[in-house]
Amino acid sequence: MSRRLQDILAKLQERDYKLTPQRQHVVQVLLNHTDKHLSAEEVYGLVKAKNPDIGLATVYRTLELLSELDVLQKLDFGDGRSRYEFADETHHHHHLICLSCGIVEELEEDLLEPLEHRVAESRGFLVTDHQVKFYGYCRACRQKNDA
Amino acid sequence: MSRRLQDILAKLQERDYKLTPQRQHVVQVLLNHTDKHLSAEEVYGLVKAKNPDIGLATVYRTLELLSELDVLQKLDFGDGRSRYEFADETHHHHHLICLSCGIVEELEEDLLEPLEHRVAESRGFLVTDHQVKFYGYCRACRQKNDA
DNA sequence: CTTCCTGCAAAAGATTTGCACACGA
DNA sequence: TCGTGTGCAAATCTTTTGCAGGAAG
Repeated sequence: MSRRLQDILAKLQERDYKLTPQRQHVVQVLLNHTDKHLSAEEVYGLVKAKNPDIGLATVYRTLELLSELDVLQKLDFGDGRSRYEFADETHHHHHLICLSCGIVEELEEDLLEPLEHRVAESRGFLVTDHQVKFYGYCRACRQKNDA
Repeated sequence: MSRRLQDILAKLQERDYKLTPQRQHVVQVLLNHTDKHLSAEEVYGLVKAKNPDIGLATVYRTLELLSELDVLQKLDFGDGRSRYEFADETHHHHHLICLSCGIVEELEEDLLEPLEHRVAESRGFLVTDHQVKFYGYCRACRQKNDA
């Protein structure tokens, strides 16, 4: 069992949630696809491939639980379903969403901190998190159309 | 009929869309609530109060059409339904979403341009739009809890 | 007239919930 | 054991769609 998986399961135990096989399978699938932004249905399909007895509702309940525990972050890319990625409290990243092919790239940047402080001062609004999405056209689509 | 309404209806005509009363009523309701971020259901309720014969599907179709024409921008605040505001090509603003009471405040800022250029250069990704959401706690909620 | 629009009702798709049973701690 | 967790199916909620009738240009 991987280090990361153990960490997450420990986080569940801390709060008196049980370490059921279903929860482990969901986490494992997410760990195997950290490069993607899986939807509930996709997680369900991947878990089911190896463990056919899991129910879709359980997947939803697990993803919801992990989001509440800040293990996952629930994302919305405007395609009508929620997607999930591991939350990383120390390092925010943002998303580049291609309007042509729909691919979602990640962008490592964190220059919003000064802005967050300014917002706190001028508005009294305490920022605890932010989400940034850039829409546009990815390199591949641009080359295809320029050609 | 207000200037703004005329402009929008003209934009429809330009592209050979008909100026039906239903479309006018939807736009009028949005103009009367520029301070809010109305959902389709809310627009429907407001239009129906004065013009009971409109259908919900028509409201959805009109909001969709206006979004395609860049008259409106479709927003997602994570509450499970889409919300709409007038699009302003020249001046982006972002949203402060309170995790406690759910209120959405607006923030006038546009310091993402330099970042957009950097993304274009380093990734070949042409940014045409962006959306920024800050999550946290608004002044009112903070005072309520500090007290 | 003729094509675009509309209202209604049904369909579709994602997520949630009720409930009886199963199983971790 | 015993309360939490699960699977299944039904319910819910938002949004979309098919279709027959209606109206704008």
